[in-house]
Amino acid sequence: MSRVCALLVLLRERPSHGYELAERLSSIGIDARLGQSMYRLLHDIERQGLAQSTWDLSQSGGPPRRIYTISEAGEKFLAEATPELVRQRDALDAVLARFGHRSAAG
Amino acid sequence: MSRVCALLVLLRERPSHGYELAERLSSIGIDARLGQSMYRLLHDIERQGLAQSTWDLSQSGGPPRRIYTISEAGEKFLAEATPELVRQRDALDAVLARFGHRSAAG
DNA sequence: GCCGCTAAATGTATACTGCACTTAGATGTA
DNA sequence: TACATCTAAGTGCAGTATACATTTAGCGGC
Repeated sequence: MSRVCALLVLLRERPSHGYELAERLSSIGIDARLGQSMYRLLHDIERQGLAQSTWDLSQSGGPPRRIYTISEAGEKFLAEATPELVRQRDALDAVLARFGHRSAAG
Repeated sequence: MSRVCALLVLLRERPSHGYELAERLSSIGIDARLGQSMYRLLHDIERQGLAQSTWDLSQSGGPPRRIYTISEAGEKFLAEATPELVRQRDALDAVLARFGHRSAAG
């Protein structure tokens, strides 16, 4: 679920295609291995109506790209999922804190 | 993996049994639904040598409890898993920050 | 005997993930 | 022409994780 949200957050910033999303994700520190599962995840996201895709045949060089754009439902999903993400982050913080690891909140 | 770590962190504080671990987890905000998967997870942890268990037949009232104690290997596992947990926490933070959500670090 | 609480365990179905592999357009080069 | 390389998307499969429901069982109270 947090991976779906990660993708939606990026799509919320701007429409993007799978290959680029993989790069953007790894640049913000999210496991690059997600790359391989990316396309399947994007298909799921579209099937659930959280985003729409169109083929971009216009760019020069390389094969066509499938550009994903977040939908209203995607925005809504993201907003509703936020408390759960916060909970997950706080749970990780709690575990790390109990193990004596200083959190970012110091 | 983070769930295994959550359990190990609690066991590191003191030996505990499944039912109690479920309560302790939900008290620090970790999904109570973990409760149902708890026993299987604890079996896995023991099978991997990260903890040992003994039956506690002494307590008055109620059925016997299986008390888990963290092992050396468990401590080591936890120490080695910490960077990954930190990475996961930071990834969640990054996603939340991009969605405009203030992190605990403010 | 029956109910409710504690405690552990199992059964089953589905979702997630990782890893490897395949397809295919565009470009460069020997 | 043949071949290699980069970009981009997609598929197959095996293993793991997760959720949800159900089962077994000791003990105490009514």
